[in-house]
Amino acid sequence: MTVGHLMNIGGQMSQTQKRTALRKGREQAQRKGDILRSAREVFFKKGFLSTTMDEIARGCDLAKGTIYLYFKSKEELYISLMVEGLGLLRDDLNTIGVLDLQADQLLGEILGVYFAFYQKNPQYFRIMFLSSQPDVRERVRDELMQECLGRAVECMQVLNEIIEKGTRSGIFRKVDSWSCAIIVWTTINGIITQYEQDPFYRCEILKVNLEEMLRAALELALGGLLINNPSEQGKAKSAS
Amino acid sequence: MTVGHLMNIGGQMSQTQKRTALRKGREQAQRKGDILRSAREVFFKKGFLSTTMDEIARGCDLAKGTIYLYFKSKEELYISLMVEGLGLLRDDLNTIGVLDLQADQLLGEILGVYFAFYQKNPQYFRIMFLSSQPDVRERVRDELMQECLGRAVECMQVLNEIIEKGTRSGIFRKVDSWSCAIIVWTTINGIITQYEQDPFYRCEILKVNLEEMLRAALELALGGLLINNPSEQGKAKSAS
Amino acid sequence: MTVGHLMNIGGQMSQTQKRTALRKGREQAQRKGDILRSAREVFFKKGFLSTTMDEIARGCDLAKGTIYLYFKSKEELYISLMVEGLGLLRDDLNTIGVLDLQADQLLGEILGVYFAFYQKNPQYFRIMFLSSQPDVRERVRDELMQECLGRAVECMQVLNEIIEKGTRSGIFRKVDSWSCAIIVWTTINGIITQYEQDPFYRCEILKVNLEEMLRAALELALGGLLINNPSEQGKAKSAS
Amino acid sequence: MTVGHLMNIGGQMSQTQKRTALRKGREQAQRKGDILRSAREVFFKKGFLSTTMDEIARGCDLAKGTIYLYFKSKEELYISLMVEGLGLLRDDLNTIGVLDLQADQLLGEILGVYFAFYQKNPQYFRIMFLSSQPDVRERVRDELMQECLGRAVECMQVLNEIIEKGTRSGIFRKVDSWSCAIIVWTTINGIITQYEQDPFYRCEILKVNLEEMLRAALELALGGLLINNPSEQGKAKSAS
DNA sequence: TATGAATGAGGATTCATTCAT
DNA sequence: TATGAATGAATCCTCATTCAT
Repeated sequence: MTVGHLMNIGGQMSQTQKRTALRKGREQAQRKGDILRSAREVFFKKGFLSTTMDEIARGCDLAKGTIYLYFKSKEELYISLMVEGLGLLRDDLNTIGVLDLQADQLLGEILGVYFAFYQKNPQYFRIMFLSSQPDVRERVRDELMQECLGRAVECMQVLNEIIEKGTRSGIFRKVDSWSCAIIVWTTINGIITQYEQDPFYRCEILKVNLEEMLRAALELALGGLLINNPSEQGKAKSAS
Repeated sequence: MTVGHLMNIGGQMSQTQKRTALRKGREQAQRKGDILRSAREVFFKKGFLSTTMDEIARGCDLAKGTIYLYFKSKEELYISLMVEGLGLLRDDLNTIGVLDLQADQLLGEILGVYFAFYQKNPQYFRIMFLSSQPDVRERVRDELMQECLGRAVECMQVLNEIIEKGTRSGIFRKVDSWSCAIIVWTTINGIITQYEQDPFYRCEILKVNLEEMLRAALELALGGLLINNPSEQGKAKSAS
Repeated sequence: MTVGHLMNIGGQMSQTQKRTALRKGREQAQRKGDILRSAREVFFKKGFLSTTMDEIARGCDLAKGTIYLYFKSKEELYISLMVEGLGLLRDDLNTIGVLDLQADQLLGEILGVYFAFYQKNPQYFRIMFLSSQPDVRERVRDELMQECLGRAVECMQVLNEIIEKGTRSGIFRKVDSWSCAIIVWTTINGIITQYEQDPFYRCEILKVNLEEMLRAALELALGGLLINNPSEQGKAKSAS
Repeated sequence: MTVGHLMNIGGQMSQTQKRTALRKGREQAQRKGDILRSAREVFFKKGFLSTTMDEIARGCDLAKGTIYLYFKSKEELYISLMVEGLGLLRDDLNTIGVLDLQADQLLGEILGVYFAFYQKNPQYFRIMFLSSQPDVRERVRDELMQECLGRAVECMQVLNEIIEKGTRSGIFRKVDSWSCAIIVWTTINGIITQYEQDPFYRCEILKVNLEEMLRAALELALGGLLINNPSEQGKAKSAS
């Protein structure tokens, strides 16, 4: 053993420590991801009530107790999935902002992205219902609920910017863009939620399909937003 | 024993039976009503998960077992409240049909009724979320789910008729009235649902209030439905 | 590498080792003390069942695993507090032995010390209850239980010496001093234990206060021990 | 079928109902007794911590849930055993009151009964330790703790009456009988508790046996209570 | 029909202890 | 030696549902 060797060791240690710390961080994150994935699978399949922590634990090859190191309760795990879903949606919506299109076309694109997201992840919408149950609410820290809200706001922000853009460019009437964004967001969400709610609605009676319904809602909204002009008749036709 | 004896008995019984049957029917209905009332109180206050059959039983002074004579499961009891709510809403909506107004004004009235109903019974909207949970679904007979759907259809029927009337009277464009009714129903419902969902949404960020939001959505919808005419500009102003 | 090198190293190490060993010893003792202090705080506040190793670890800024390097189990940690308490009591009692007083006065002093100790550390008495639970006992090494007993014996030894002194000096009757010490010890201990046991006893019903009760018990005991008057013969008979 | 028959039936029903009610009462009581018996067996053998509700349930051939119909928690079940023990002791003590003996002799008898009780049921004394743990306390209704206290007071009442009798008959000095009863009760209890506490104490070091110890304590107490000779004045001064 | 005692599977959560680093 | 993440058995308790009366 030489001093150099020792120093090397010292050097290596520092490197090792750094690596260790990094790995720990990565492992933590991955562990959390593993749990979320497993939770997603089970909650999506079984719903909240019938899902057991045992099953989630089995699904990610961890001990049940380990889950509680990462999530305070079954409810928090559930709400975390909601946060996850809103994050994914936000990311998808953000891909629109950069496109070089007119505001009204951007809204159309938004709808496309939204609808595509729904088709990829219909279950995320089902998840959102439970958060309003008072008994669930009680068992989730405010902090987490706030995060949830923050994600939703980020989504609405995308809409907000498009409406502002339309207003600036003169194709939208001067409206309170933020109120308008909320209305659009709520409406889209509400329609999907309602639609998703019930297979009966969806399959047997409501022969209108979801995409059409959303498009129609958008047309109506655009009808309200757009500054009417000679092209009005053309639009009217497509809005049937 | 003779046939006459039997018939005599039969005759006597028939009166008694009739009375008994009537009383039974009345008692049954009332019993069922008592249970529903108690369930309503508890479910509204505690949510689905935290409500216990014991508490419901206590609330209607019946034995727990008795409830199961009238409702197959906790879930059926819960969904029955949804049926109840839709029935009440339908009744309220039906008070509109008879008014002698233009179709567009009728839609405005509908919204008023709807909103008033929501304000009286906000909890009914919260109830509806859970029905989409697969584990709840599994424990409710199709028959009951159908009843639920039927009530919703009856509500939409009111909208349908108004739209048809508007189309007939020439103030609405020729649209598929049924599709349109569904869109309006879904949108209104969706918005309220979404709004009701979350105190956060309601109180802190979404400074738009619900009634405004619904009115705006209706304006947009009317914008799409109404046959444009010189009065368009006037309408545009009010739709801001 | 040469032997000299090794020896050199050995020599250097020996100094270092000595220092290290000393420091280690000191650190070890302090570590153990830290843990005990934290355990004391938590156990005293929460009781045995509700105390968690996590909380103790947090209280002494050590990792949970580290505690297990110093104490084999939660139970040993608990019993160690009992040992600690008996050690403190023994030390207090030992301050009496040196006083130049009559045996009967010494016993009075003992009582004062004892009572003062109880008032300073009432919680130590509460701790002692659990040691009799078979499930606790099973999880503590005999060695530690013996240490516990040893401390108690040291306490009784103080009593024993006083009684022997009294016998030698002729003011106490000739009794088996050791038996007598045990009786006194057990009685005092028992009374305090019983008193400490239950807030109900203490506050509402038993209006006799503890010190009075102990004094009375001592008077009784002294009545039995003292040779004080002509009536001695009569009493001696009955006091077997 | 005759009217008489029907009336008979009516009569029988009332009888049946009476019988049913009685049987229900008896069954309830027995059920509760069954549970207590099983709990006694398990708690006595294993201690509080290692006892599981499952094991208790198995021991009385009832479902776990059933136990909770009769006892609110594991802790209440445990404390109920304490109540039971005090009740048994009280009953034993009450057999003394009727004897036609002098007060001092009665106290001797009391001790005999007490000691016999301890020998029959040493485990009841071990049970009493846990009640002072704050975490146990928290989980027991005040009502039950009061019942516990009430039983203890009933026991002390026996002592109280004996002392009063002794005072009345002139063989005891005029003391506050209730205070005195409490001291005697606490002392006896304390000694046994202390003795029972620890097999080590009992077996290896403390060669004094329990009965001797109790007798000695009683002698001392009697020494303090009895007015027995001319030297009384002298003693009275020191025993104040 | 009404009861409500009994059920017992099932659940979430805890926490003393271990062990790889 | 110190760590603290992971463990997973163990625990108490709940509560929808049943069924004998």
